[in-house]
Amino acid sequence: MLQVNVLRQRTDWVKERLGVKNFKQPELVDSIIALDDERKKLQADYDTTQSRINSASKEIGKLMGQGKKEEAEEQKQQVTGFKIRIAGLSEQMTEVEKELHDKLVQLPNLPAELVPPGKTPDDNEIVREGGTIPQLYDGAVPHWDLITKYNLVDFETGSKVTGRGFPFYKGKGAKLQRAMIQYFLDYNTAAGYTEYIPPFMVNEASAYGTGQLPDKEGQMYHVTEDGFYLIPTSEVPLTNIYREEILKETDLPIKMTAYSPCFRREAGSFGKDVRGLNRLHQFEKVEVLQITHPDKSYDVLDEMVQHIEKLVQNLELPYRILRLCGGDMGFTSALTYDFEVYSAAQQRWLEVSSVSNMESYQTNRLKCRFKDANGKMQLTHSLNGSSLALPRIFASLLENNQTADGIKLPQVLHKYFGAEIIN
RNA sequence: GGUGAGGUGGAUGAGCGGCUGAAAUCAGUAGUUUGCUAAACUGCCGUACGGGUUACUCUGUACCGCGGGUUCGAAUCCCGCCCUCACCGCCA
Repeated sequence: MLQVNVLRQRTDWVKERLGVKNFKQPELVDSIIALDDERKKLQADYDTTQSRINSASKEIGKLMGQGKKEEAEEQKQQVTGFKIRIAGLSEQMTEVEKELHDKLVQLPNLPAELVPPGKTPDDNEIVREGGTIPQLYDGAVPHWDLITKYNLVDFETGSKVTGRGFPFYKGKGAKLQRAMIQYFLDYNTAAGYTEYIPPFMVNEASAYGTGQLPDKEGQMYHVTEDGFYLIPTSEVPLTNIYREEILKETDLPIKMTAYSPCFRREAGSFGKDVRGLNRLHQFEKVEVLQITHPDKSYDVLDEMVQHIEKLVQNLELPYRILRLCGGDMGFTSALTYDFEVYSAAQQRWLEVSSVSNMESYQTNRLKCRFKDANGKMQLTHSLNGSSLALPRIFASLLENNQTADGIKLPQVLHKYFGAEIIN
């Protein structure tokens, strides 16, 4: 959620930035400011009226003490009048505040200066590429065939037991998942991230705090009986740890990592290119997340990108890093880098990580602040990234490393998997 | 799920329906002093939204788990909900 003060102070700039994100209703900014003006007026009126009630009430107390009943009664009459007024103002304020708020949450985060303009994934900028695209042997096949060949994942039974997009991993497939989770977490904690196992469901306030609500209501599984949401990413429970917290400047940066399954309804996004592990309703992911001083967040973003890049390099996968254009970025992000690995048998790039600086967009809604050296309250910045999402890493490991003898795993996974090859 | 106790500022913990935004202690912080692995003393030490100044300061309102109600007036009384703890029940 953007801060109204920023809209007021830099109105034209805000509209220009919203344009980069292809936001279609710049007039919303003006109507928000107008509503805020109204809110202020009502607030002033409410406060002075309430003030009169308060002083009159004190007066009544005194008069009663002195036994001046008649005068007290007179005052009471006055207060009754004020109270009618207050009730009306209060109602109006609630209404205006709600409308203001409803409009404010419709504004996406403002893209950073670095964000390239553009509307589609074709407009993303390739920042770096690395690794080498392997030359596959003649019998090479896509991962969904390899999965069957080595009996690693069972989609049919998953469909039977739950539904489409909920596969069973089994045997060496399950073990490879576990090995990767373990390795990723070890890699992250070695870099100073504190490991968490979060709740896999959150309440409404938390879903709202990180911006899943109201924007992505339909994307989450909702446990209606208890009002919980299945987490679409561990970012939601982790970031909400610091909801409504006032931190010390010395607490920053806060670095967290967690493994969790991620549940996504992916309503409407199933079409082509979703075969095999490319898109699922439940998938495994290890996440890294930081809460930082606002002056440091872009340095931290670079640091996180390098951290994840090294991880992808350790997995010996061909990859590229994209700087997302305004039209392809997430709603809450100010700057996002996507990591894609090349899936040699499918001959396409698969997104395996998304690293973003949210600046204060999340923390404003979460009210996660700190007191600076001057004692002033400031919003922290929040950043997060996948390190990494497993299914597509799994798919590309299979595809890129397949040989006539089996699938050769990268060296870093040997000790976790307990073998060098799947055959 | 049942019964009981309880939820007050960073922490502990007082708070007769008006003098309580809230005692006290600790922690924190600024300073004084004595000097020495620190002690004593003094000041400051919640957040949000307004108004006025924009440098600090000043001022109004709201907030004592959350939401309602009673009242001229509620941290204090009433109702609902949430949470914590204890015991019971159930159970990996």
